[in-house]
Amino acid sequence: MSQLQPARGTQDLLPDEMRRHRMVVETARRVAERYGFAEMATPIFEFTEVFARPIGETTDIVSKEMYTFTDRGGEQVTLRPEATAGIMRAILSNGLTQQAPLKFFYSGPMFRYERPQKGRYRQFHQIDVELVGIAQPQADVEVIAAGARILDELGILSRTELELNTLGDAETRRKYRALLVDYYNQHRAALSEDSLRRLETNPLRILDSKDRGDIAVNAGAPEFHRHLNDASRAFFDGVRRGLDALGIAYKINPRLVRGLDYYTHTAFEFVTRDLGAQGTVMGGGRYDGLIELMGGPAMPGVGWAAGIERLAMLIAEPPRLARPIAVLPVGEASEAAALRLSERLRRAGFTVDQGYSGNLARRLKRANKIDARIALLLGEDELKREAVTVRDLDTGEQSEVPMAGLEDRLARFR
RNA sequence: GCGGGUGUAGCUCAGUUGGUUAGAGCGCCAGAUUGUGAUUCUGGAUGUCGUCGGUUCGAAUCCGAUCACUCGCCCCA
Repeated sequence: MSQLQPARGTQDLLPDEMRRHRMVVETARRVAERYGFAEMATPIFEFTEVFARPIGETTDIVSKEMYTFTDRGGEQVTLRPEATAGIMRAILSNGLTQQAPLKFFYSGPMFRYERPQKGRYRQFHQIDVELVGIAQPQADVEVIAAGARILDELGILSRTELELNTLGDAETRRKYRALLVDYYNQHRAALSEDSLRRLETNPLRILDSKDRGDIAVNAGAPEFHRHLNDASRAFFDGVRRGLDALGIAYKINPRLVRGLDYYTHTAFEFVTRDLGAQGTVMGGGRYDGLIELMGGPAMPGVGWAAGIERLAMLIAEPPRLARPIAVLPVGEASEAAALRLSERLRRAGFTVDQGYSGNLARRLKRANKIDARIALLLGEDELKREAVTVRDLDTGEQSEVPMAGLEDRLARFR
């Protein structure tokens, strides 16, 4: 039995669920292209180094969540846990750094080895947008605006809230981090076990702790916005002015800290209360040092990723696909003619399903089940008269229509 | 990785203090109707009670382990 189950944290996407995924991806692709993001794709696995260094050795993703293995050639490879690092590698591999700005849209599966929950899987799917080569806050604004537009066209923008923060430039972040470490070291006794660990790995994370003791300690912690240097403050103001100008509502969340090491300046998340513990539906920010860290030129970038499963859980039932026409041969003599008729209609752009077997009642029943709009009955009588019987499956009305010019008579069912 | 909850038919679920042939609704199949579905009526099949082991004369029911799902923590999309 266990062998017949999908591996933990993976799932089959049966047609109903797949339709929801498709609606998410197709909406995102359409909107992203309106903003000038071109779709691209990278391999599903890369050399482990591509992810390990930029994401950060101490992050959970690298230290315990990567699907890493040695292939038959002895290479260390990893199933990608996120999209950005692979896209940056592709930019460098293909010498695209000369062509900035680069604007990419991406969608596909990601892999993280962690305990599954609602909205969290070991194989999950993301849509992703990256804008590389623009150092100005307008890039951040455009990226966030594209995200908001996608959520809006999916009909769920009103169920989310945009949280915004800045991590400052590298200098600001380094100095603030040192201040925080000093402060927390003076209050070690009051910190939770998790936060003592965070103090070593990612002290900014302590600010977002849900532990009561930590919350009390955080009340007295140095506040980040007081330690922003002028350049970082000016940048953040620019992002806010841009969002204000577009009428995009946001809430400043000083405790919003992105997990991956490469983020600078802008950090943001669209969050919802409707998904339990996995409230983040779309998250991203600016990563000005990333490409240099990977061995390329100094080149700024900003982007986001959104979880398709999480978005799919929020959207309303997607519209049904085109209702098919059922072509039903009556008796063996008309089977070949029915096949030809189906092909002819498909060539003309109709969605057509054939009745496969059984008597007419059985085939009509099946036509009903696949939600066919009309059935075309083709028996010896019709063959003789070079016509088909068109039966409306919603109303039960039927009439005989000549084969010649049938496409025009059926136009409204295309 | 840590803690809580739940596993009975394809689906949603009932199943008494441990008791003999484990049930309902929906869905599925067949017939009423061999050229007319969706409605109606009649009949039918659902199953390793998640799995393995233990206690017992007897286990869906009690105990243990394990697997899966689920909720929370960690972290993230």
